[in-house]
Amino acid sequence: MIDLTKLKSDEEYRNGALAKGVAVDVIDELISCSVERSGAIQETEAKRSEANAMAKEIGSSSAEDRPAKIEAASKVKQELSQLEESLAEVEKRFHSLMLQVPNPAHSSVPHGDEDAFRTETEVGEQTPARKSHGEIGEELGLVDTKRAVRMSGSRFAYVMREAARMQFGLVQWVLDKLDSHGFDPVVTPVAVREEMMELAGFFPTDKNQVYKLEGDDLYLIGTSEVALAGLHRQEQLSADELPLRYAGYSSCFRREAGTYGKDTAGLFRVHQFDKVEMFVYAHPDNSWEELERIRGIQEEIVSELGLPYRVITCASRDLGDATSKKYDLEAWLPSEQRYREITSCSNYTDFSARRMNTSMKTEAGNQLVHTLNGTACAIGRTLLFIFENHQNDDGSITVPEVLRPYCGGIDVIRPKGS
RNA sequence: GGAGAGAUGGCAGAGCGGACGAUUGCGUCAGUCUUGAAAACUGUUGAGGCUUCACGGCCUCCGGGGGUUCGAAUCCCCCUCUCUCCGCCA
Repeated sequence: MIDLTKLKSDEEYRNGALAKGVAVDVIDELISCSVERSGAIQETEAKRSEANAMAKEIGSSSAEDRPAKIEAASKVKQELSQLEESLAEVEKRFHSLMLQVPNPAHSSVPHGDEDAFRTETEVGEQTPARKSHGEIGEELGLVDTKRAVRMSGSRFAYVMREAARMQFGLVQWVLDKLDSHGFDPVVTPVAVREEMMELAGFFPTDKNQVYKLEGDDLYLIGTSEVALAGLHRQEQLSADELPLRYAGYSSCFRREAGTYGKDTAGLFRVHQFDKVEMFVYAHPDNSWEELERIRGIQEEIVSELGLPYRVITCASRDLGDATSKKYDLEAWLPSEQRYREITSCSNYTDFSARRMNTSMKTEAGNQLVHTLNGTACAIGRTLLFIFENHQNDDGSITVPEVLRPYCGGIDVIRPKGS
């Protein structure tokens, strides 16, 4: 949810919202509706106060006075119900307008559609085209999608042998790295209630991307962000314990509706994958530094794995509702000769915290915290970038040095039996 | 999965239709006493919102949502969660 006070008074904030593509009319309507709402609340509460006072008086009046007083109170109560009804109508309108206004884009975000992104940095040499990770994965017996299809349908995979070792190696390595940056590891629930999905901002927009558990009113998370965002719901944190940094590990489930025919081979886009996610509850004064810090960690991870990459700042209309600014880190994918997203990080400022009601105590009263999130390592995707960028002429794959101690010392993955 | 019990302020725990936003104890904070501390005593102590220059006033909140009533922590319905016993299980 947006900050209404700021929307009314802060020009830059308002422009940031407009940059995301909301109509001016919606903002103006919201503001006028909010005025109407305050009036209706005051009117209703005054009437309620009257009704309360009358009811209280009845308790202490004599038996003969009661009937007349009860009748008078009934009348006031009726008036109250009418006011309540019209208030409910205004509230409803107000909330639907509130939902239509996204978190304003930060002033440093380039305006425009998806392709209006800004490249921040480009690191490493672009690896020449070779076998796709799908081919090489099947050849080396690391990934089996054919049998997975038979078992579960398309977009599922068996990750096997050295790749399975690397999966756990990556997780361990990343958790160690994040530990040194002050992140506490958390294994989150993967199934959550509908309410959580709404509060985390995934419903209703992404409802068709989410698996529902039949019979239990639970949904499988598409990212541990959902579970981490809810960790401090309705809590007042103290300013000096911030920032709280979490490294969430979970399996993630995505229906990938509407992506028919896209990235069908291999591990790039699958229904189920494991991911280590960074999630930070930050002091509002520091959240932008925190975003840079997260981006720095992401660059560190990708560099140490020896992957060529670039970082882009996403354009305003490419941002989700909650996001004020987002960096995508895109690694080089040799088989497609282009950069593809490997991680991303966002600052939600107070947008999500307002909905979750996560605040901190200060002398000036309660203040909402800022929340940020970023991928530390999406395992499947990271593996495939490693496969493609580190494949050798003889068809083998060199394991990045940093990972070797975490994978039982495997340095090169060779075809079975060679 | 079966059977039962419960959810009230930081915690414990009363209240079962009108003087209850809530007895009391512990804890908190302040004071008295003390060289200081402890003990004892006295007082203090929930949250959110609206309004006011301010003093203050008002509204909402007793797990969540609905209902009955002039009036609900208290009565009725639905939901969620917790605990105990049995079963099952990693």
